Amino acid sequence: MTEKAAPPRARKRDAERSRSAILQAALEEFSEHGHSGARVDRIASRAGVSKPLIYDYFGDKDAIYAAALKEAYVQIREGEGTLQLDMLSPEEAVRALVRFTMDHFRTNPWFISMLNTENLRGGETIRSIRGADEIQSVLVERLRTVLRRGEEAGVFRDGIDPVEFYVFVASLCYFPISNMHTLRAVFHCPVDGPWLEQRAEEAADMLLAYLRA
Amino acid sequence: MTEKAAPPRARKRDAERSRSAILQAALEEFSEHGHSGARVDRIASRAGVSKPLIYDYFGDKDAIYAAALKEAYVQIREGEGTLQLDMLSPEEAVRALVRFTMDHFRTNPWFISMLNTENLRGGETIRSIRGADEIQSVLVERLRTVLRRGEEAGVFRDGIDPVEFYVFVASLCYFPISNMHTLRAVFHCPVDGPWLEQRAEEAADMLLAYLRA
Amino acid sequence: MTEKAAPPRARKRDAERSRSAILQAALEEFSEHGHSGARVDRIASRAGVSKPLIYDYFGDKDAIYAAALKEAYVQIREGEGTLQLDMLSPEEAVRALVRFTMDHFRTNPWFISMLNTENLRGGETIRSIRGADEIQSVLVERLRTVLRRGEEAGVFRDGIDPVEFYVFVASLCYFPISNMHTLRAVFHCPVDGPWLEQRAEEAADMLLAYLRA
Amino acid sequence: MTEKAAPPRARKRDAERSRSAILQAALEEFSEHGHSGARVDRIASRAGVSKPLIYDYFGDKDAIYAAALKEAYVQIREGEGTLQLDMLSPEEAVRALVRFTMDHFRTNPWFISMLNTENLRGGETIRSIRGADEIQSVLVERLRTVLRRGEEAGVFRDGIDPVEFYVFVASLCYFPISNMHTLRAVFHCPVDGPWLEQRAEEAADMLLAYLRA
DNA sequence: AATGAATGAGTTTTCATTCAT
DNA sequence: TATGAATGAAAACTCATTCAT
Repeated sequence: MTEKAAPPRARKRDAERSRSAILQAALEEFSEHGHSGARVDRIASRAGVSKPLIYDYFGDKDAIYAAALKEAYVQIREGEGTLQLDMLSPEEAVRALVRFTMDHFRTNPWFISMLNTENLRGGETIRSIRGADEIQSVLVERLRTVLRRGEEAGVFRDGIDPVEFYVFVASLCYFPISNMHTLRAVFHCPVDGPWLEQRAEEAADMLLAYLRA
Repeated sequence: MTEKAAPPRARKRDAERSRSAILQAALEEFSEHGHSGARVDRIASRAGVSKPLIYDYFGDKDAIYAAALKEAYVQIREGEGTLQLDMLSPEEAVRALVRFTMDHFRTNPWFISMLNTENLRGGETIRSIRGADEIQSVLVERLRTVLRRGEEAGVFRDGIDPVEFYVFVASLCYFPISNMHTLRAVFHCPVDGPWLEQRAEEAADMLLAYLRA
Repeated sequence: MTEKAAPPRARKRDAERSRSAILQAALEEFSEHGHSGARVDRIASRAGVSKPLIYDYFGDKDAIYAAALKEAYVQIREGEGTLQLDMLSPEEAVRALVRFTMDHFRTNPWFISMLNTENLRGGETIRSIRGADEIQSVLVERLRTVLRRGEEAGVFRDGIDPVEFYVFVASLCYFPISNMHTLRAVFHCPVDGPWLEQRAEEAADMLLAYLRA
Repeated sequence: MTEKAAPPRARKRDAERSRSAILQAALEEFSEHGHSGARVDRIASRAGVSKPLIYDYFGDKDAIYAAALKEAYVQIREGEGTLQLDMLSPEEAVRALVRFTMDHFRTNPWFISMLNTENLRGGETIRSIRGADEIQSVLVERLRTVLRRGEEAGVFRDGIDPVEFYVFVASLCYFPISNMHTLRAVFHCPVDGPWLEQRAEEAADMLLAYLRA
């Protein structure tokens, strides 16, 4: 391998590295400050690149935002791939799903912040992303299987729509994390890891009671 | 209903009127655009006053925001006063609470937007509002009574904490409204009045199943 | 004296009191903040009156400034009336004049600040004050007498112009007070009462050496 | 005199040039209008740059002011380097110093205006400039030498502090220039080049009479 | 004689975006 | 591929001044 052969690839690699550094920086910046509060300067310095490079790669602030929003979904969906429900009983699978979701939301705070930001903006951007529905949670599909298995085993009632059930799961895991600051200030909720784990167990109890035949 | 005894107020040069017009305008502006996206100019023209008047009354943009956030809580708490749960059975009372909460959130969209905005900002402002915990929902107290009545009647199990139960109620009502835009785009949820009402019924079913002894 | 009889006079007195309170407040404000730095709001609150009253009495900010500048001269000239030089020997009279001037400047800091402010503005206002030259220091006249007495007594040389000599006196007393802050910071001069008194004695020595035949 | 070795600089996109253009423009603006009266807009157009560039380089208006104040000292001190006193007799050296100081103040009007402005502000800024005492006049050191030479030659008395003597010199040169507008209006002093030169000669006479053994 | 309420016209400051290399 | 230098447009905030009573 001569020294000459490397540069083109290194160049390529650098470009890709810059691009993903920007994306990650944008994700952090937008999730910490919202759409209007985010600063292109800060994205640049977080990413360790110059501002013009960002404009070169993405176009304008809205385009960076759109890319960061999509990235938030990509990252969270990637994480979901790790959850295995097949070997668990339907009831244990539901409980595992709830635990996983709560933990996943808590350890990936960008996701919740980005969703909050986007909904605050009226969904303007997600609506304009082609194929937004393809980033639907894989969990919904797995959940569909779990529900059918439970139904077939006679432990869950039938007629439960997996999307709507997933909305329940998400609701119960999203809100206490998304609203942690106001819950702390107004209700003195001790929002932290253990408290959220406890919430997850209770939520699972509730969801299972609801599913029970 | 008697007329207020006060003399017919002039429309102009009425400090009280100006102040509350600004507050309402600020509430709308901040909830539509978030903290950084809000424009003092727009608050002024929405309120029908000049910008300097706003600065005179409130100080700076952050102070306007703080006042608007508090106002959001005040308004939502005022609305809660109308819900009567005493004459209903414990089970019906829980169902009524859920229906009311969903409807209340839906018809007072400023509240959810302001909470989202504030949580996105890390709760910086709510933390600095003295007596923030005094704006706790009156619903929690009413719920406490309902839970005790149900427990005494043997229909609810004991040991349910009213705050934590209220967090479940709020979670289930908040999320589908707060996240309506992403739910529509990603899961094709038909988020509208009827769908939300249906969600409320299902949520009530679930909560009751959880409470059942 | 009936109660009815009083009001007109009280009114009159109040108006005058208001006017002079405003003038004094303006003098303080302009001398502390300069022409552009002065705030009409602060003049109003210092004077304990409302802003419209100030505009009623004086017209606009420049007019207030002009009145304050004139007032500065009036006040300093009033103080000068107390200095008696007739009973002193010519040499003692010169020394007394220097001591008095230094002390007078130090204890009437508004005067120096107003002069500084006005000169910074290019003298725009003093030039437009009719009869500005009538507020010339009475000290110049008294000094003229002292110089003549000294000359006649053979202790001072002749041909000393009282105005130009007064400029020397003023220079030596003005500068260390006017520039006290930069002298402290740059030359570490311990500018305070005793130091200034010492400067006055040295200045008097110097001026007398210059006058000596 | 050789040409500077540097390559011909471009007129645009030269940070060093922009920075110093801003500094010079700020010096002019602040000395003509004082701290509050100065306008960042005008500094920008005087310097031929845009406003944001100024904020980029300096931070805020106060920081520009501080930089301009320091620049005023730097420029005046640079000018002082040209005065040679070593080859003159002690008496001629004192006279030369006075002539030079008067002329230097007159031909560098920014300096006096900046000092006046800063003292009007209570020295707030000079106090916060680190190492403000390092911009002490080099003249004080040269004067120290002159005084010692005079003393050794038996023509000056001993015990004269160079700083305090320099304060006399500065006083006598500063005041008639700093206060030229009020002196003209109130005392009809014909303040101009020749008059000031005459004042310098008289001041030198006085200072020498004071120094004489 | 007096003032609380209100504002037009600035002024400072910020920020997304582009230029020139 | 990359960036230091620069800016137009707009945002927050201020202040002398006037209105209406």
